[in-house]
Amino acid sequence: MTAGGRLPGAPDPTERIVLHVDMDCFYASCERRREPALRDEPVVVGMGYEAGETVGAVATASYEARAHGVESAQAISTALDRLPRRADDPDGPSAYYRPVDLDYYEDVAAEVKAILHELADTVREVSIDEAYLDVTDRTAWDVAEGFARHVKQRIAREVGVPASVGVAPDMSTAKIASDHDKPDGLVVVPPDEVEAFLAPIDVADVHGVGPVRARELRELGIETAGDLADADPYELTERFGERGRDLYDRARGRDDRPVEPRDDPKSLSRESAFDGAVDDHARVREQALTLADAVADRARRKDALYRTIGVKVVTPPYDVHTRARSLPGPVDDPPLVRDVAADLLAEFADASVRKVGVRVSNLSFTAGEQAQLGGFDGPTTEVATDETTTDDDADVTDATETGTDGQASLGDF
DNA sequence: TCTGGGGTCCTAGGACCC
DNA sequence: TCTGGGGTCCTAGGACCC
Repeated sequence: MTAGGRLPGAPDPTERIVLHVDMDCFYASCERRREPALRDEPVVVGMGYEAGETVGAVATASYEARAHGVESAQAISTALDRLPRRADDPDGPSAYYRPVDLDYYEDVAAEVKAILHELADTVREVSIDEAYLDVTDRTAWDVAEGFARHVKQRIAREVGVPASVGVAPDMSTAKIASDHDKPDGLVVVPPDEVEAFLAPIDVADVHGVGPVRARELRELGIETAGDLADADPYELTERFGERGRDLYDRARGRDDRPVEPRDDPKSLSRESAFDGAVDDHARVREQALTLADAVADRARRKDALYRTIGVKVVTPPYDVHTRARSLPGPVDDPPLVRDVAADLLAEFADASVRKVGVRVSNLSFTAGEQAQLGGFDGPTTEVATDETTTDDDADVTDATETGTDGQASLGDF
């Protein structure tokens, strides 16, 4: 890792060229792709929203809609107050409302990702609409802007959706760069400009700084990434733990995380909110069982075994409670997910519940013996797992006593 | 913001082991 | 029979991200 033998002026061999690609208001762009009449019009995509209704929340708003105060996570009813449906108010400012169609967006995203994988050896897909590319071997700093423009143009031409791109020597700075000139942005920050680029950035825009840390940092008089870079790293570590050190490093453009493909998921979950708080435990339980089935089904489709089953309960005003139970070994056992979820939920029988969730974690993807136990034949497995589930209730309680080697013997189940 | 859904990582305390 | 240090696993909560 030493740069000792390097000639003056020669590029640092450890200096990477990292590109961050961030699709602009992706869901709305997808809707425009298949419905070109929406181009240049305010578009609001709502989740939990059905055409003509007022329930649900804003998943994505186009920039035209944002200009009227419509924001992500906003209630649809609030969005409608600020920007009525086009059909309801053809004269004043108005927007087109569409329900989320994730299957379609995933198809579009796959087209984008295919291009990215052509353009880089290493791609980290962060989410449906965002990815990091390590393009050190594909370009050079003096032509990086042209390379980034090429990425944008290929996506626009071949897929028909806009993207913002940031280029920098590290992931954190690349991310801030892609955000810096949205939408349709292109910002290149070469190594010798990182410090000057980051200095005026609002501290809240540093990756890893949310509302809580932003407030705490401001209390310390740290308003910008530059302030953060000038702060005492030991004080930051004391105050924020290991994350404090990370933030300090990122503010200085010293983010050494390599661009790597993502690992297998660590957990799978489903949750849903009630329309208001619910006191009827039977109803909460029913909802949890539905979610348990959905989670178990998802795990099976992904060939994932789980060793921990948990629930999440949100009570007013917004208190989040989680309970989890680990099993002696990894399983694929939908009825067990139901049983454990219901059991863990019993503790909240008297609670008022706004939201309930079910989660499986401690996943393994070995595609091994256990998967086949439950993966083959619907009816057969139902019977097989059902009968084991009954005496599992006892087993599960002393689960922690028995298995530590992780190899669940089939006999245990 | 009276808060949607699906994730990740870190921390802290307790149980347990040697 | 009150007393050390090191390590792992588990659970619960919190902050954050998209």
